[in-house]
Amino acid sequence: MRRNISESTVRRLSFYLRILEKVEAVGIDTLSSEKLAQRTGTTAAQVRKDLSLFGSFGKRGLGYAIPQLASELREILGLDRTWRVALVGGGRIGSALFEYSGFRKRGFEIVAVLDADSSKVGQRWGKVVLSDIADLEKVLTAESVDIVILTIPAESVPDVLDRVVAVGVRGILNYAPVQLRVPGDVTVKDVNMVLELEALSFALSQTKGE
Amino acid sequence: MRRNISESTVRRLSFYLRILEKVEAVGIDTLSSEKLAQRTGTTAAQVRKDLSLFGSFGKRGLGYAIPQLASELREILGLDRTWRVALVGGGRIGSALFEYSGFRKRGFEIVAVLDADSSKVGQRWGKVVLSDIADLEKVLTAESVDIVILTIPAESVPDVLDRVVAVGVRGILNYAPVQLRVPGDVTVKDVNMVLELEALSFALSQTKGE
DNA sequence: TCCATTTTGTGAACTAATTCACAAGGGTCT
DNA sequence: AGACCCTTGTGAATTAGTTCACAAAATGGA
Repeated sequence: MRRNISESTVRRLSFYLRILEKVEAVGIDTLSSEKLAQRTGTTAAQVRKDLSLFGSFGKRGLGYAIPQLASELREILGLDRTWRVALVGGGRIGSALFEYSGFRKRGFEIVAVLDADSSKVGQRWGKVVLSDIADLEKVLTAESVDIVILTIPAESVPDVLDRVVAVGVRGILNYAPVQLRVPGDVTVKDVNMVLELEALSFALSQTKGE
Repeated sequence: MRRNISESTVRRLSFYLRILEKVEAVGIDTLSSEKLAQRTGTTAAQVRKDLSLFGSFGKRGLGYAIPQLASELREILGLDRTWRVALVGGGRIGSALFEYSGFRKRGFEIVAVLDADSSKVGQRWGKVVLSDIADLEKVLTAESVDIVILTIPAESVPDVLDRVVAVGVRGILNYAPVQLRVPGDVTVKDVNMVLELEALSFALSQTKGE
């Protein structure tokens, strides 16, 4: 049933869930596709289409029961569990991500931080002690890591990536500005902080010219 | 000529430019769409289609002249100039972004940092002195800011956003997890650090179940 | 010069994603 | 119960994006 779900659909499901949780807190218990669409910047038809890919969660004439739909979405998105995350790279980006509370709130728990700089190894970050990247295999296995966030320099990526994949990690969030080559059963999401600014730059240049 | 350029196309143009600059450094002076496609994870036809939206930059039988194409792409993307950027919000994310060198390399110069916390106002970050967010209009105008990066808490967004737009800024990079409502001539790009992890979570949950 | 080879630029074909539009179900009021 | 709203779920139509496929350059070698 769940084939060919587009990235855009998944992104919107996340938005829906976020709004549902916000609205639930206010005490409303039902929401129409129209309302949900308004709050997430899409159309009612799109909301219904997205949800219909996974089942029939609404009541005609009424809308969607908020707690139920939220729970369905959490299950669909795999957010009904805790994901064990390792941060590989303890530099500026790494430490900002570590301190960012939004991950934990959604069930992504950073259980290990690794760095190549031996002067950093042994530092305590909250509950986590920084490990040497040389011990990557040991740490990822011992901590049962599901997802790795790569915030290392581009030149270290190929070696580290191979080792991460070899140890069985199948989800990678990549902050390094390189094209990652991985086996088919490994999922990579790239985050590129400059890319969005470049898209802005493009948009601003376009409108200015006309 | 430049109507209806999709977001995917713009993203790929950025990739192309990145590869061209990397390859240029090595001393190669020409590149085929096939090679460019391999290095950016797309197809040769896609590369040619993307470029053809803006003109004919290649030579049949030969490929694309690297410095020329790079220069064209910089112009298309608006990267043939410096963009003056203000960081609104000097918390963890804000300071990580400030210290990230990738922005400056691409011509995005952070010329102001604003924060609501009066104990932070007056701090020196490199060449920049933190301003009070109360002086937002004054600072953005004085510094001729083109683009604002919002790294403030969700609840402060509506007020700050209105003021940013009112002062004439037309490009906004938003790190706050809220849907921004802006006039049509203002471009907003949302960056959501949790979203990508959620997409990973979805992908991992899917494959695991089958 | 002519032939073989390479690679672009681009209509046409195809595939994916979004929007339309409406029957069917569910609720409420009288 | 019947009339009247609402709102879902979903095929069909539309729009957007990608891939195919090939004529039209451009080069190099005989």
